[in-house]
Amino acid sequence: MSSFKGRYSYSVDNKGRINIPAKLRKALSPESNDTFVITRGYEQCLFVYPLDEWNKVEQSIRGLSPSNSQHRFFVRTLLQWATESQLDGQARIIIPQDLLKFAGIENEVLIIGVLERIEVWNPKAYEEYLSSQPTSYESVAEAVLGQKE
Amino acid sequence: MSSFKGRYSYSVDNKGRINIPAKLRKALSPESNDTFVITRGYEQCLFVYPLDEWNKVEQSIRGLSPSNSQHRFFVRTLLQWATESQLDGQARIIIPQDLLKFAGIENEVLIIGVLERIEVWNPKAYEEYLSSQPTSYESVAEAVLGQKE
DNA sequence: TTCCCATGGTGGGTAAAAGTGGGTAATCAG
DNA sequence: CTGATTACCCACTTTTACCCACCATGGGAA
Repeated sequence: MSSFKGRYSYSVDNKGRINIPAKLRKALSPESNDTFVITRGYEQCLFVYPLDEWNKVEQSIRGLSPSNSQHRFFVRTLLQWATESQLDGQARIIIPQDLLKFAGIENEVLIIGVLERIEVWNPKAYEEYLSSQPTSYESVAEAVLGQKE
Repeated sequence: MSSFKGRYSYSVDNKGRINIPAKLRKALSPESNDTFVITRGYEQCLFVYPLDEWNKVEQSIRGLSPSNSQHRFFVRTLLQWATESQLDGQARIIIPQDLLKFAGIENEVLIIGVLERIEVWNPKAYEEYLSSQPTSYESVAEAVLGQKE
């Protein structure tokens, strides 16, 4: 089970390549074979799953009903964006242009480890996302780390 | 279960390294393998969890639903600050620059053992925190531990 | 008491790893 | 066949991890 964590600021070169931070690479299962599935995430970000975690996602999609129109819509949206990509010799993956465009990414990205997946954001969009949230860090932490006095 | 205690005054070198006090190291479980997870704490301090204690925190995060937007915010907020760090040969951990900046730490730190976690403070910020508390130690103790006779 | 040694804390140098950019040869489509 | 795209490789710079050396302190033995 993956356990990505941390926040990293990286650059995107003009070929659409981004580096996967070394600390996140260390959290990869060997069975993923340096392969990732990149797709559209929630909010304005991209989800990057190592192959083994993607397989779990696929598994849960298979459980959805093809006769339910909402389910069909969800599955189509998720899958039409999904791309496989393997690390190159310098530990980078290539993000297709249309996904970069979707996330509004240009030269700089924010990479966030979120347990089973990696998220890729336009740094500015992420700041806006954070500041648009009504709850504070402290109240979030209380719920998970335990009550504060 | 860890049981850190005590208050220690240590220095931070210009590489962002701080020593973990020997007395606290003796309270570590061997399964943590000298590895810690450092993250943002309450007030203006940092939390340092040994790996086994962090895993308990992570467990409660995994229970949250990824399709709930509030939960997604929780998980991102908590994990973006989290960094893993292992003791070097001199029993120090490295604190990333952005966490040092968050806690306002420069050359000196106050390290406090708080049972399952270790807290790292700017000494001045800690003094201010103490003096900003409106109630006295005794009256808090009454409320927390029960009435004095 | 005094010396010595073990342990703990601090600082810094260096080799290796990580991050970044670009070139070129293979591949594919028109 | 030709031009564009992709994949792979190479080179440079920066950062990190690891190692070594030194100083302070405290406890024990002579």
